[in-house]
Amino acid sequence: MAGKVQKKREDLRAKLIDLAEERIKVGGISAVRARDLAKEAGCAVGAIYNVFGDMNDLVMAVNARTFKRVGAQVSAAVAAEPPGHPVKTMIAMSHAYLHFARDNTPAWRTLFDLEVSTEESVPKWYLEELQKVFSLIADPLKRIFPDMSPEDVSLMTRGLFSSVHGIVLLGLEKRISGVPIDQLEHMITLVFSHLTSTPSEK
Amino acid sequence: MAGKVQKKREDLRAKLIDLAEERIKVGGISAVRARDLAKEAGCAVGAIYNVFGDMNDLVMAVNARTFKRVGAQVSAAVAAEPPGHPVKTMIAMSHAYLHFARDNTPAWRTLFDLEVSTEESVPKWYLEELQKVFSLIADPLKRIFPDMSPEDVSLMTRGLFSSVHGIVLLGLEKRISGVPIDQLEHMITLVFSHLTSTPSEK
DNA sequence: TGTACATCAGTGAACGCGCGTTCACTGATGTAC
DNA sequence: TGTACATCAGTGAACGCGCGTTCACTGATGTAC
Repeated sequence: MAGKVQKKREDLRAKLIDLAEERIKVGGISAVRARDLAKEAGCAVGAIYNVFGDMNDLVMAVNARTFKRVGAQVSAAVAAEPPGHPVKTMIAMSHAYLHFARDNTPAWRTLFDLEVSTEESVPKWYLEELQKVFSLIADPLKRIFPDMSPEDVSLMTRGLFSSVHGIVLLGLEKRISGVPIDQLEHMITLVFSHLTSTPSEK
Repeated sequence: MAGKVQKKREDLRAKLIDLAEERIKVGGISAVRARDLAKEAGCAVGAIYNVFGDMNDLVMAVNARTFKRVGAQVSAAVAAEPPGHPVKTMIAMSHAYLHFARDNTPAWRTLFDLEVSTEESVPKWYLEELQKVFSLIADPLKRIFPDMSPEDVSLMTRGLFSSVHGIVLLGLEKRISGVPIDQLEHMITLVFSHLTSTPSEK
């Protein structure tokens, strides 16, 4: 039947990802420990290595989920926004990102805790998901700056994403920004609302 | 004389900071190891704990230096810019920050690798130095937006700092931004020249 | 200047902790006939 | 259906590594008289 073994294998895999996700949601990457996970999953430590090459692979699997959740939340924000106000749309997206990060801080941080070491091996799903987010940004951007060259749109897309990321990142660490979290929304709005206006416009 | 002991103590302290700085410049925080450092300084591991409470204190001492270096480089960029073009000044500052991060990546990263755990105990020098950077930004900002309320200037100052930080941070990780480092300058220029233009200006 | 004593920096082996990963072994599942 | 054998998931004690921190001890420096 070639099924029972494979089934169990897949079950274990799914269970491990679930448990790891739960742990990451609460305590971030450092809360994922082979021994604890095995105990919780009711298997031996070694079994993990039958299903994942590496603890890192497991974390990556959770990150894939987290990444999709961010994307979904930001997409939803875009969908909820009436079209025709691209600046408002971008602000709404940024707020959605902020809210996700605020509500899922450890999981969100884990997204960026990955091995930077291995220069290669950026997984396919990662690039795809990132591309989705980028096109979500590029879309309203093109409407705001219809005459901008595609190269500049691409650069600015990434630049704006990074900007929002930076605001959220430092904003969530009191140590640095010193800004109460409820003012971060306003901060983003403030920074972005000046985007509307280009010297050539109006 | 009360001097020989104290002198040695200060010498050791200075030597340890120098050595740790050298290591951090090359390999970041993980390159600072008590044993290695002691060996290099020609003292015992325990001696480090006579001078610093903690390895963390030592890293903080290095960070104080790094922080001052960033501040100096950004200040220099401001000084080199002719007055009267506040947007250009801000772009120049951002570029200076980018260059510092690019040329001092491990040391710059270490600045943000600190214990976030201890909610308190943000050292005085840290806040002071950060304040300097902020006022460096707020200054041209006020000239661009003369009618902005002080609260909003303060928020936007921090927001813009965070934005630049985000662009630099993600920009230096190929994995995420996918932007060649030589285009980062242009990216910053692009983002800033639009973020800071207002309808009232020309 | 000299002697006795006190202090405290300096020493480094040892402690303690946390953890990922391996590997020789076992036992359940699948396959061949 | 039954038996013999093969495969490979599952096991978990043990390995290995890295490291910060401690602590009983020593010896140089400082102080008191």
